[in-house]
Amino acid sequence: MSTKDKIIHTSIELFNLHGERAITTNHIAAHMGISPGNLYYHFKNKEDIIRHIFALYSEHLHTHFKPLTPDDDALENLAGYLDSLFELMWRYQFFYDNLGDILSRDEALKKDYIEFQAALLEQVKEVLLALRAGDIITIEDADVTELAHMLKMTVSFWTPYIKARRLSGELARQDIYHGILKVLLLLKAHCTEHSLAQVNQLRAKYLALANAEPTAQ
Amino acid sequence: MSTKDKIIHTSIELFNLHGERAITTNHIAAHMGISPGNLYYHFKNKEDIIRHIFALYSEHLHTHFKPLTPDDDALENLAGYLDSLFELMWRYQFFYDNLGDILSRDEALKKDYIEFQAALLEQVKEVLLALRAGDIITIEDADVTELAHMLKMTVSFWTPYIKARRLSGELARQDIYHGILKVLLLLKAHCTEHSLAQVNQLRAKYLALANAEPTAQ
DNA sequence: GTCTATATACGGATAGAC
DNA sequence: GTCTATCCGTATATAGAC
Repeated sequence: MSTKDKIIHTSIELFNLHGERAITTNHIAAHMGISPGNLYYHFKNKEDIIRHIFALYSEHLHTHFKPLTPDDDALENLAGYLDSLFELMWRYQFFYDNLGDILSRDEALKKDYIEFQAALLEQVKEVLLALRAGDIITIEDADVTELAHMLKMTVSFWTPYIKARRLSGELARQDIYHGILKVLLLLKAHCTEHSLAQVNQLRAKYLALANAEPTAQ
Repeated sequence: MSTKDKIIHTSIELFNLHGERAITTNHIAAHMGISPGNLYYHFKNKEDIIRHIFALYSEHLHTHFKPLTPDDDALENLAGYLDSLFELMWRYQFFYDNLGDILSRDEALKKDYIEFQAALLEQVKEVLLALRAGDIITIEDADVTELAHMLKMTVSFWTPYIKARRLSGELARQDIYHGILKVLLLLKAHCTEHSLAQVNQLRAKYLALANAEPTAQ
C-alpha cells in the first residue's frame, strides 16, 4: 500500500478511535512512524486528508446503495442495504461525531456533502417507493420525505448518540447492530400484514447479533 | 443582570450562532465589551462556562418534563411536552452540534451528562407507558426502550442534522417545528384508532408552524 | 520520498495594577 | 470587579537537507 493510502487508512482508524478533533497530523505521522513533513508531502493539509476519506464514504454509498428495480426481490435488497449501512456506520463513525466542525472548516467539502446528501435523500425516497411497490410497506406520499429524513438521521447520528452514553467513547460492533434495529423499527411501523413476519425475522436476526458476546465478534 | 450571567447568556448566543468550537473566550469577552481577564475572574475556564450552561439545560428538562400522572389529560400533557422540547432544541442547539467534543474535554461534565441522560431515558419510558395507559398509544413492552431511544436521539440530533444540510449553518424556528413533527411521526406509528385524529391535529398544527413564513416568527 | 528543524499562529489562561 | 499585558502550550504547515 502506498504511503498516501496508508495515511488515509491510519487517519480513519485514529479518527474513529479518538475523534477527529483529538488527532493531529503529528499523531497520524507518529503512529505510522513517518515524519510530519512526509505527511505534508502527500497531503496539502488535514482537510485534504478528510476530503479523501469523504470520497471513500461517497463511493461506498454509491456502490452499495443502488436503487432496486421492480424485478428485484425487495426484501432481499432490503437485507443487503442493512448490511451496507452497518459497514458505513462502522467505518466512518468519526465523520458524524464532529460533522458540523468538519464541514465548517472546509467550504468545498461542505458543498460536496450537501449536494451528496440531497441526492441521497432522493435515493432513499426511491427505495421507500420501491418497497411500497413491492408490497413491503404502506405509506402515504405525504409521509415519504419525512420517513426518509428520519432514516438518514438515524444512520448518521446513531453512533454519536451511543458514544455519548458511555465514559470510554469506544464503540463495539454490537452498537451498530442496535442502530440497524432502529432503522427496522422505523420501517416496521409501515409494514404490510404479509411483510411483518419477514421484517420481524430481520429484527430477530439483528437482535441476536446485537446481544452477542463482544468476544464473539 | 450580573456579569457572570451575562457571560453565560452571551456564550449560549454565540455558541448557537457560530458553534462552540469557533467561539473562544476572547470572542465572548470582546462581544460583551469586557476583558479576557475579567471573564476569567468569573469562570475558571471555558469548560466551567459550559458546565453552567449544562446546568440550565438540565434544569429546563427537569422543570418542564415532569412525568404525567393518571389524573392528567395525557394528550394535553403531550402537547405541553412538545412545546418544551421546542424550547430545549432551540436554546441549546450548540450543545449537540459538538457533543462528543465537549464531553471528551471534561470528564466531570461527561459523567453528569451520562447520568442525566440515563435518568431521562427512564422518564421518557414512563411517559410512553402513561400514554399507553391513557389509551393514546399502543406499544409492546419490548419496544418501549427502543422507541424512547429514538425519541431522545431525534430531539438531540435533529438540529445538527438540519444545520449540516445548508451552507450557512443557521437555524430558523421553523426548522425546530420540523423536528417536533419527527417526534410526532414516531408516536403516530403507535397511535390508537381513537387518538389518531387528535395526534394528526397536533401534526397539522406544527406543520402550519413549520411552513409559516420566516418573517412571521 | 522522506527527514529534521523550525516558523507561524492562536487559543487558553495568569499576573499584577487599578 | 475589571483592566492590560503577556506567557504558555500546541497544532498546522513549511524550508531545506538528504
